[in-house]
Amino acid sequence: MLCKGWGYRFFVLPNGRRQIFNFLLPGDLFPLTSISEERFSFSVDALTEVHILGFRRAEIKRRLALNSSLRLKWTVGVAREARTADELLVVLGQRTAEERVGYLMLHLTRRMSALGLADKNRYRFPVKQAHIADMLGITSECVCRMLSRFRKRGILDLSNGYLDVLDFVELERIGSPKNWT
Amino acid sequence: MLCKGWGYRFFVLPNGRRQIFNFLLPGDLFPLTSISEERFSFSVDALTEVHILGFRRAEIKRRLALNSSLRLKWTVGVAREARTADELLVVLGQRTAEERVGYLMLHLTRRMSALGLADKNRYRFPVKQAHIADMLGITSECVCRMLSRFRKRGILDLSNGYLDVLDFVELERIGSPKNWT
DNA sequence: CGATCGGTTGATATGAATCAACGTGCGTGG
DNA sequence: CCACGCACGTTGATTCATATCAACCGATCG
Repeated sequence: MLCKGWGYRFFVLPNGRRQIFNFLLPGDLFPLTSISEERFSFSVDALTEVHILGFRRAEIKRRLALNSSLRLKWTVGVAREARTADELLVVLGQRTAEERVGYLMLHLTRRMSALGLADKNRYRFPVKQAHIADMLGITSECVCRMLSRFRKRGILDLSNGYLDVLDFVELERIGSPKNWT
Repeated sequence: MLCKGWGYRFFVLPNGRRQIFNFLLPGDLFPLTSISEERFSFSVDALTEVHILGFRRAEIKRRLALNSSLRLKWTVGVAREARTADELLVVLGQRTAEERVGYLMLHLTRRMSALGLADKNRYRFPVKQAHIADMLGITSECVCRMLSRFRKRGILDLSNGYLDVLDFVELERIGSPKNWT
């Protein structure tokens, strides 16, 4: 479990390309679903200094077996994770570069706000353009162009390791197809 | 639970575009993860005549709480589903149209074989090119071109509602980046 | 002080989308 | 029983979004 800092979960293809599945924020138990697997089929890396808490698979399983309210939480978490994955699939399958970047920024901003880690929609943003690109299936140059487009339009500003969302409503318009989920 | 026939799980965006998340084959309990949700965030449709078995959420939950071996099966299923979703994310994020189509054909062929529903890599294939396109994030015209490319190369033949994999090894080369999973 | 990393920008290339037309089989209604 | 419409697949021409390639900048660091 990630207690402090940022991380990401990803997979590297033999050809060197990398797909990032999600970013890990404080409180994330990385892949909830993997407690039943001996070996992970993905890698995890840190973007900042992190604090983590390790649990033994057996221990988690034991507690889940005994504690039904914990089990409920776990189930809910698994469902949320599945929904997020579906959302990313929609983004990768159906949306343009601009919308992809908008989606990710919106998604992260919402999560950070929910965690109380954002100060008026401004927060520490240790993610590099290359990471954004590798999550969204576009190149880092393209990410750069989209970000400067957003900056020019006064929607958000990403610089010096901080993201500042200036026009949240507009970001929602771009990044969250009205009737999702 | 789908007992007989083919189905698919998908989401339709406000603009009419559709993202298909996966195809449902006999034995599939559609989204395992959704037992904890009141409302589904996706739709399901049939591709053929189907037989389905309905379960009440409460009933499933009750059984899962009591029966630990059932719970194990469920957990394993959830993990498998998550891995499949990750795989599709990699495909959508990092691969070309040809590889996408190759991946899907390979994936379905493996599943059908495992279910004993394929006869020497030939099986009923009720999926239209439009469905393939909507799952892989490409257009149906593009799917058509890729399929005829495969046909010309003697890798597979999809016609009259049947898929015939003629060169499984080559299909694996195209559709399964050597060191996945 | 040079090297490296991340970001930026411009020119060009390209894979896939789009648009358009046509074919074929099939079901349905006249 | 034929004719029409419709769903699906196919193919070609053109366009367009994004990749690729290349150069450069500023900050940081050893």
